Amino acid sequence: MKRDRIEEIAELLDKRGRLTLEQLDDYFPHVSQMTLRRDLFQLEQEGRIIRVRGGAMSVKEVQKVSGEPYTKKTAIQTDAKIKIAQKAARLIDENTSLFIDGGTTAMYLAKELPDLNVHVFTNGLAVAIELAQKKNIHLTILGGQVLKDNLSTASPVAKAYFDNTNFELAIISAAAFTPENGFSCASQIEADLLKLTRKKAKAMYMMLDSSKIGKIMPYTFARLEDIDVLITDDNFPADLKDRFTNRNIVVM
Amino acid sequence: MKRDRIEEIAELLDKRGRLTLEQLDDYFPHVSQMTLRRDLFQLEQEGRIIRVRGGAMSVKEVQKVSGEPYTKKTAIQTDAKIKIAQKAARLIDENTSLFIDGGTTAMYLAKELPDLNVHVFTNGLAVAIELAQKKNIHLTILGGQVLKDNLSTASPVAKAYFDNTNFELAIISAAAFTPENGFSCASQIEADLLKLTRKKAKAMYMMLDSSKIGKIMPYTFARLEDIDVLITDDNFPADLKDRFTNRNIVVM
DNA sequence: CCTTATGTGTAAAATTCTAACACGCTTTTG
DNA sequence: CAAAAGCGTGTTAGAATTTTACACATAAGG
Repeated sequence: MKRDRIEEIAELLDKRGRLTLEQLDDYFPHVSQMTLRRDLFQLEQEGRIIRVRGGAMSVKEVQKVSGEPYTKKTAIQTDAKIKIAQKAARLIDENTSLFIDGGTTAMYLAKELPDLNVHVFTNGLAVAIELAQKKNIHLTILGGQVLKDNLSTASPVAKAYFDNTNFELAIISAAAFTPENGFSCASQIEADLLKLTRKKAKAMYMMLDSSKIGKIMPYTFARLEDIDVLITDDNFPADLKDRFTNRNIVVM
Repeated sequence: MKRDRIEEIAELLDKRGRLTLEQLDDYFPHVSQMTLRRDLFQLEQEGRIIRVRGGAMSVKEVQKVSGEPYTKKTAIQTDAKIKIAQKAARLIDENTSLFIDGGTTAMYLAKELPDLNVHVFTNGLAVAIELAQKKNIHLTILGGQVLKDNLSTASPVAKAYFDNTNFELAIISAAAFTPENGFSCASQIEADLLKLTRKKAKAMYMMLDSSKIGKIMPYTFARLEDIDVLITDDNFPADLKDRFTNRNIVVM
């Protein structure tokens, strides 16, 4: 009973990296904060988490020097991204083949993805590390120069990989979106890759948290009508939503 | 002034692991707690420490607490591998281009490698993650299917990358070695990659801890005489050492 | 049936953290 | 050169979190 809850908390923390007590309380509404505190204390004793003011963070998360500095990660729009990732994860069926990009949202998707028998292609180091933990997932990473700021790879040669591979679905995210300029990102080479992805994939799902709306980055890689499903958060403007649904694009 | 103090705090924390604000105040009696708080906040932003109630702890300390992703493999011969990695790291000059493989020893090499202006190619996810932390290192990862057991990539297409790239030096490790069967590893595709590497590189350094000696794995990728430098530990048999030095191979 | 141990909840007390403003000093600007 | 702006710092009150202490319920054991 108690142990179950503690383990569940530990799992949750491993997934999320860091949670506040309030967030924990939302997950476990039937016990008091004090109990959760005691659980956290125990987990700290076991060396599995670190209690920080306001809540706790997973030791594993810290040990993974990787990903990004957890500070950044926890900073912006984390909750929205996790929710989007959860929605996206539910859309993935067994025995499919899909592409996932290398962004932050994609990393959350990788965390949320159940350990199904699917084949995943990605250009994200952080995504790859997450997925490599899951036994049933076949994983292929695209090679190329590693961009330090977002731990994704980019290479003109990536095309060579795509020649021999097929995937039904591409789930990607964009750094910016406006109806006029479409989906854009910061790097030319990444934009090229994503364009290519668009061609190869039968369907394209876009993960876009609402903070990206109205921003413009240098390189557009897809227009509004190029995508099949838009996965976003609750703050997505209703008028914009119509512009997608009018073109038979599912917004969720 | 401010920066100096912050760096001093960071060092102190790396040494002590964890300090309370009061302890910090003892070290820096001439500034107020508020200033120290602000310093800690800054260090947290930089991802170097974690603020906990009462004070802060060093990220490095947390990372030490227990093993990395693959504790099991890392467990065996760790010390020897680290020493070998340290030796290898000292052999790397600035402004060179080199290949590092994806093995466990290579991961330690990645950790030990100073942050020089070098260009590194690797097929190891773990190696890539380590190196991505270092600002001055240009990093390229080879794509391909990710082998879950050792987090390295392998792909027939990797060749395509090599066509456009050059490196002077390859530093690799082997899973097994006998004088008769040479250096071998467990995967065909990895062996192919390493053979290719041998051709591209002007020089080849082999990291081999002595526990690998006498073992044979399915796929040989290099013979005794194919390497230029052998980096090993103190338990390396003297008679075997002669067989290398007789062929002008440096053993260290 | 009583005793003990364990898990939990509640609320007050203690501690720590944050926010806000003020001050002195340096740098920039007109 | 003086005014303005920026930076680093100190002080304080107030906010938030954590700890402590005690109460209660339940289950196990004698």
